[in-house]
Order: sequence, then structure tokens, then C-alpha cells
Amino acid sequence: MPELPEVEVVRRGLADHAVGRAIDTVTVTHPRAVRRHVAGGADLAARLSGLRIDSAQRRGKYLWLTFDEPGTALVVHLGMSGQMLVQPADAPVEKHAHIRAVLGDGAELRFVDQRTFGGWALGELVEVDGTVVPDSVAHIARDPLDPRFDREAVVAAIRAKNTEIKRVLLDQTVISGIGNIYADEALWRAGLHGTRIAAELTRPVLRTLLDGVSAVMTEALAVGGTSFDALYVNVNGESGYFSRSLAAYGREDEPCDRCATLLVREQFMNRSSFSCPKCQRKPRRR
DNA sequence: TATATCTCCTGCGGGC
DNA sequence: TGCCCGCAGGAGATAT
Repeated sequence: MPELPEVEVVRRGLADHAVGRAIDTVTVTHPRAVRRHVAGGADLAARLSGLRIDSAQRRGKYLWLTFDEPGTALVVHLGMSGQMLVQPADAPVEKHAHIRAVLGDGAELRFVDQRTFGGWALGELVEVDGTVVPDSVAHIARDPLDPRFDREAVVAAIRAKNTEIKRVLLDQTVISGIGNIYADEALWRAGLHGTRIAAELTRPVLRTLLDGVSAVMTEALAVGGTSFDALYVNVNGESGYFSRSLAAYGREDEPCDRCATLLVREQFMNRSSFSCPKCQRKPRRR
């Protein structure tokens, strides 16, 4: 499941293998992959044709390409299973390849997405808080790897929320890039249960939590991100290795690395949460 | 306005 | 073998 480290790996791959190349033609074969582009797949294909890719950028789990046409960006969200692959044009077409962009030198940029939660859309670049981002990304908060990430401002934003801390970590308008996996990992590192009320946590505790978020993402990025199966790969189709280093996520009934208590799985927000019942005490109420 | 819940989607694995 | 069902979860839509 692509979260910030996985999306950053993909962005770096696009920077290495797609930037500088021109787009000849684009073919959209699944309308759901362009549902966020309200003018439709034909419009997206026509507008991309002939553009040269100038840069690959990212905020949180969103990434976008800029072109030699100023002000225009191709916003890409990988959803749960999206892949951006740069392939030789004669390589076998993947079963779930929904968009194919033929690049000028014979390669193809392909958007492959089994569960079709992701997609492409063209957007206008706008300036928000001193940074230029696509308009559809304007509401997304800075992520922990952003050089202008303001930890104290995020601490204040979290303490303003009268809801569970895990919900807040997953709220991309407060802090971006965190999904279910890294939320569980950061909460485990901070010794916090996800149902603790955000507004009741102290500033030092939240600073520790945010430092844990940054650390786990940096460590994951260093080994290519987290892969459980073939659904997350970089632009060359290779998986990351951070799943071997996870301390909480997916480790139900395994001993906690700190205290050896067996980790538990609980339902939260219609998804699974993993925690240590000893290190991460549940709040008394709720 | 803030918070909570629902919905979309497909492949896999388990149970029968 | 084949069918059914639950599960995985990001984010926008809808409900409270």
C-alpha cells in the first residue's frame, strides 16, 4: 500500500527515467483511472500529447509531473495498488494497465492499478503558503519529509482535534503521507494507543510521536519502501524491503520487540490496527 | 463546522 | 472444482 516512502521511491524513479522525455501519445483504457479529470480521458490524452516532462514532484501521497507548458501538472495518486512503470514499448502489457503514455524514444509510461483507487488528472499549478502545487493538492498539508514541515504547527493542529490520535494521523489535511501502516508503526514507537484523544496529549508526547513518524518514514525510504506483495513496486517493477522491519503492522500474535507481549489486532475505522497491549495502553474511557 | 461513517474496487484465501 | 464471503484501505461523499 503506497504511503509517503513508497510514493517518494516512485517519484525518484520518474525523475530518473521519465523527466526530460516527451509524450507522443496517450491511451486511456479504463475510465475510472481518469475519473478525477472531469473533462474525461480523451481530453487528458489530447492535452498531454506533445508535452515534455520537466519534473516529478510530491506532497504526501500525491505526486505530479510538470511540463514545458507552464502552469500545467499531471497529478497522480496511486490509491492502494497504483503503479507508475517505465517500460520498453514492446514489453508485455500488464493486465491492469489503464493508461499508457508513449514516450518519444520508444519507452512507455504506464499506469497500472488493480483496485482502481488511484488515477491521473490534469490540474493547474497554484501557489499555497509559498509553495507551488496543483490546485487539487492545495488542501493537503506538508509531509514530514518536506523541508518546510513545521513540527510545532502540526503539534498545535493535532491538539486542536477532539478525536482519536490515529484518525488525526490519517487526516491528510493535518499531516500528509501517513497511511495505516506508518500510523501503527509511529504509535508503537511512541507507546501510544491509537484511540487516545489527540487534544489530551501533551506537546512533548506529540513531538515524540512526530519524530517517530519522520524516523520510520526515513528508514523505510532507505530500503525502498514497504512491499507485502506485487501491488507496490518502483518504476522498474522492484519491491521494497521495509516490511521486514515493521514492529507492529501485520504482526498479530507475534511478540512485541520491546516487552515480548503478544501484539493484538483491533478493528478501527473499518481497517485493522496493530498494537502492543502492554506498551500502548488503551485509554480508560471509550 | 467538526467529526463519523459509507462507498468505491478487485484479487486472494478460507470455508463449504 | 466452484461458489460465496470477508478482507485489504485512501480519500471523497454523505450523514450526524
